[in-house]
Amino acid sequence: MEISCTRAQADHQQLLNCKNTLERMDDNFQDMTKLLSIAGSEVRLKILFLLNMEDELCPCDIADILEMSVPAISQHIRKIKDAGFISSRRDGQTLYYSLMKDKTAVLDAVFTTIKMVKKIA
Amino acid sequence: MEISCTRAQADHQQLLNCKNTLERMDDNFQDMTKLLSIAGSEVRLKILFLLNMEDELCPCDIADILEMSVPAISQHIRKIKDAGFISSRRDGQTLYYSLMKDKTAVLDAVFTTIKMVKKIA
DNA sequence: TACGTATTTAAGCAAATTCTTAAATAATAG
DNA sequence: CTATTATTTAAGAATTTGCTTAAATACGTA
Repeated sequence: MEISCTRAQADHQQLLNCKNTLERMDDNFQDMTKLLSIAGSEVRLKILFLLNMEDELCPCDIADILEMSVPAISQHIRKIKDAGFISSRRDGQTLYYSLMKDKTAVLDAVFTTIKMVKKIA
Repeated sequence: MEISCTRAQADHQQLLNCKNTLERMDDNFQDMTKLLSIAGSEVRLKILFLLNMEDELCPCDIADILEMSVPAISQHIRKIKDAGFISSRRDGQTLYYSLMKDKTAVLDAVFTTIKMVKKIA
């Protein structure tokens, strides 16, 4: 745990405390980074938003709404699913995806903010 | 605004409503994506968290805490600064960076969640 | 002025991302 | 079984990301 910053004003105790705090929360940072990196793409943020709003949608619906190819959407869905933030239900040939709301609860503030459409341009 | 999903059960009105909703909020999605893509990197999330906790830090401090090279940190800082989420103050040779809390308020829930360290491993 | 420190910038490279097109799976209907 | 529809998977290419090393800039001090 060596500290190398050589600034005269550097508060080495502060830096050590920061290191300890981050180390203690390392798993939390990794989990949160996984969610934020998934949500940090405009396409995927819209997919998450749509699933939050509509409960469930199939890849074809999402491709239509976002005006993108079905394989492109499917690959985004796969990424979100692999990360554990959505689940699927099959009805015949159609797969319906829905949000795991307990694992994405921290995005509620994000969705709320997005919905606050600016009145003044 | 044509809808092409050919599923028998497809609710074309629902899909049109979704398209309209997203279109109306397009700027909000872009702004939010900017913030989430910045925060969706473990290094940058830690930088934002540290600045939220410590008010201000210099690149050298952050490099020390995260055990990374100064140029690597500097380039992350530049990205966060270009996006408008931090500001800087110079004191001699040292640049202190601090969070624009009004522009990152939506991350408060993120920081709170990170701080809720799991008790049971 | 010259030197040391704090920081940024630039160049270069490996790895990751995100799309496209084409092929493979899965389920249903005739 | 064959054809059609819904979806996924794979391969490939263009772009972006994130580091490293080295050079440039900014400031303070002897």
